[in-house]
Amino acid sequence: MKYQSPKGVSEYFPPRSSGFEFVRDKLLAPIKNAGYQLLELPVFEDTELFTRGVGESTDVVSKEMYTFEDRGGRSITLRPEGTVGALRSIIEHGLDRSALPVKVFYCGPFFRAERPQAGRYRQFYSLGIEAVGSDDPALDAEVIALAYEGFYGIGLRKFRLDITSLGDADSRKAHRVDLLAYIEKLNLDDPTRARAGINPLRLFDDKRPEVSSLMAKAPRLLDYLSEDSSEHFKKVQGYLSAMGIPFSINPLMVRGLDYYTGTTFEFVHEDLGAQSGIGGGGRYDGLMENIGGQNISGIGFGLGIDRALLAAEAEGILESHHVSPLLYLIPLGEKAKNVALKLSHQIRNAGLAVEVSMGDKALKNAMKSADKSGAIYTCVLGDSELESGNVELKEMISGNATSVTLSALLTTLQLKTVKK
RNA sequence: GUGGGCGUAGCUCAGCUGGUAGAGCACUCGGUUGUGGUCCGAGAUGUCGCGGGUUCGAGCCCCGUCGCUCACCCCA
Repeated sequence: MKYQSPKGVSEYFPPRSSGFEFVRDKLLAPIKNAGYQLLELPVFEDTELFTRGVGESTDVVSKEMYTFEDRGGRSITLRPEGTVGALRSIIEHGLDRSALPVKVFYCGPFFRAERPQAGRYRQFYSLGIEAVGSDDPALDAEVIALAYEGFYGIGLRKFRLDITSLGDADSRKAHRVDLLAYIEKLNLDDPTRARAGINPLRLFDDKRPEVSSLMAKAPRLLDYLSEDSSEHFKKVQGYLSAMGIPFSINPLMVRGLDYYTGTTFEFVHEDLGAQSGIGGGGRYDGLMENIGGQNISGIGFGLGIDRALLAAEAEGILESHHVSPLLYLIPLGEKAKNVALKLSHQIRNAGLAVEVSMGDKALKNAMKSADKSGAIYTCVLGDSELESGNVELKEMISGNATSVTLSALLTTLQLKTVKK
């Protein structure tokens, strides 16, 4: 094989691509129903936007970005995440100058130069929302609910929701001092110590039992929340409970992006491998201002479409979502082909799905293709039909055929679809 | 970046202690005139990942290389 896809990219081809569409559309549905509007964004931005917005100290920025120089000598980076690009667009086009909160969603490919793994790709697909300009805890709860509704709408059941609060700047400052003092006394290897130096919270996320047991008694950020932060977090929990959304508070949860403050959350699926997070997000108090906007808070999430698809497959809830044609037309001969094409054109214009047999197959083989297409009805068009003006409309499941005049075919099909 | 596993037909894989390639599924066509799903038959498809070595002979052994994959790390 001469060419193959670049290492670690996810690509979707039939028949699985229909599952991808299904998952994406299901995730999107509640978001649209909640008044979020599309933000169609570039997949690359000035590198500085990410280094500044996401944070130099994060793994994402320090070693996972696809960065290159364009022909004008500008440093460009393929977006590793969606929030800062979305906020840049909101600021640049003044969307935050009208009624707040601004509520937008976006969807598409993201890029991280990581070692690929099950559920982790160098090009992956995410769907995100951002709600900017309100610090109402009800908004936190609504945003979380939208993700939950999306996953639930796909049919996923074996997932859980973890939430925590990172508090405000003062909360984190006080905690950091105590946490560093605690870590100082631990017997850790050098790389781990180095990670602690970059962000001590990371150690809470270490999967090695020897580390996690040491961290079990470490001071927890949740215990350091200011009164405001604590109050806010309690309200979020109350709203979630009111909606009947199950969640657990996970004080050990850590997110890899620097901009998160206050409420953060993560959806974890139990049937996936090491990469089990199917979505996550949180509030960001200083991010808008940090990248040149107003000093207003926002909250958002990113949902992994690739992973949601894997999860749906793992739960066995994904039937084929290929759109089968209503009618499969089989022309026999050149004259019939003209008529079939014309008919199919009219039928599609009427908004119905129709396929035409191609390649002058023997009728038997054309019927096999019709069967494979999953068509509900099949119709053979040969010389005798053209002459008489009558066709047999064959219902594939029962095998029964009814005679219809050629001119009434479209209206007959329309009637049949209305009945269902 | 660090480890483990694996590379044989489109897919899933078999291939005995080395004797120069197979199955199932899928696909195309056919089983007498223009009707699918079952059945039967026929056909096409591989530089056995690539390069080197050992050997009379390598899919099988050795070395290298590339790729895929899983995990660490990190996250969607």
